[in-house]
Amino acid sequence: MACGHEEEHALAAQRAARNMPAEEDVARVAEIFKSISEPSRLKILFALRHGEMCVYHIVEAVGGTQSAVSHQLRILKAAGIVKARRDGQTIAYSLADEHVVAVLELACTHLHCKI
Amino acid sequence: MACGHEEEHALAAQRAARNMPAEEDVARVAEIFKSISEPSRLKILFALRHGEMCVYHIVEAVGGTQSAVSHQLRILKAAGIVKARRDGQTIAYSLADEHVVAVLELACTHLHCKI
DNA sequence: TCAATATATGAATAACTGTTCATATATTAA
DNA sequence: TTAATATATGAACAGTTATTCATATATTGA
Repeated sequence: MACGHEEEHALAAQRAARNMPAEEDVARVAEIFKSISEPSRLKILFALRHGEMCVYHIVEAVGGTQSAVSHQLRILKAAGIVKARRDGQTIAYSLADEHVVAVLELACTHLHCKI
Repeated sequence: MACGHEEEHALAAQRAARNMPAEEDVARVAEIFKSISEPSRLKILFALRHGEMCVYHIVEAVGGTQSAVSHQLRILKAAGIVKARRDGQTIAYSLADEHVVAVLELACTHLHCKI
């Protein structure tokens, strides 16, 4: 049970338990990351870095079927990662805010890969 | 097919397609986010913000069984999110680098929630 | 109103994933 | 070496999810 570092580790564990976010907040953060953790959805985000696009053009940029892309866009929109704007017959999608790009770039920095 | 914004959107789509990262790189980034997109694993990360801890204390801080926590630690370690260091009979886990906390905080900024 | 275009969506299936249970490995103390 | 403690792991099951297919909704132009 004890690990020999009672003094340091036990204190950290107590602080951690005391400061653990509520289940609900953890779930919200998890949803954010889950929404950007699928290759098909990540590609959509990489594409939207280059500007607002309608679904047809997103499909052109990332590949796959219109239906699959539409399903993924719904998930990204529900998570607040992208926003949609009707523009006549089409719907233009774009990244919700600058944090999205920042998170992507931070992950790539972590990986030591340039995207 | 055309969406009325051929000029702007088509250009963005072309740039997006041309600059789309390789499948392999997309998969690596996806793995990073997937590893931190599960509530049980997120709790471990929130806990480790307070310092290095052995498995027993992580279990104490986040709840659940030792087996489940161990499985999750393996996933986090494989993704390069946490690192492990044997210390006698126990194994001390800690966050891999400062980027981990930065990504978490950025996500929370996005959510307008303080953790 | 009708036809055409753009996007969304429900259902079904296949693949994936988290947890549990039982057990294995590794380290330390006796 | 043996017992005790700490951690890891394989298998199985349950729950989740991405994609496909077919179809529905919404907008525009004639």
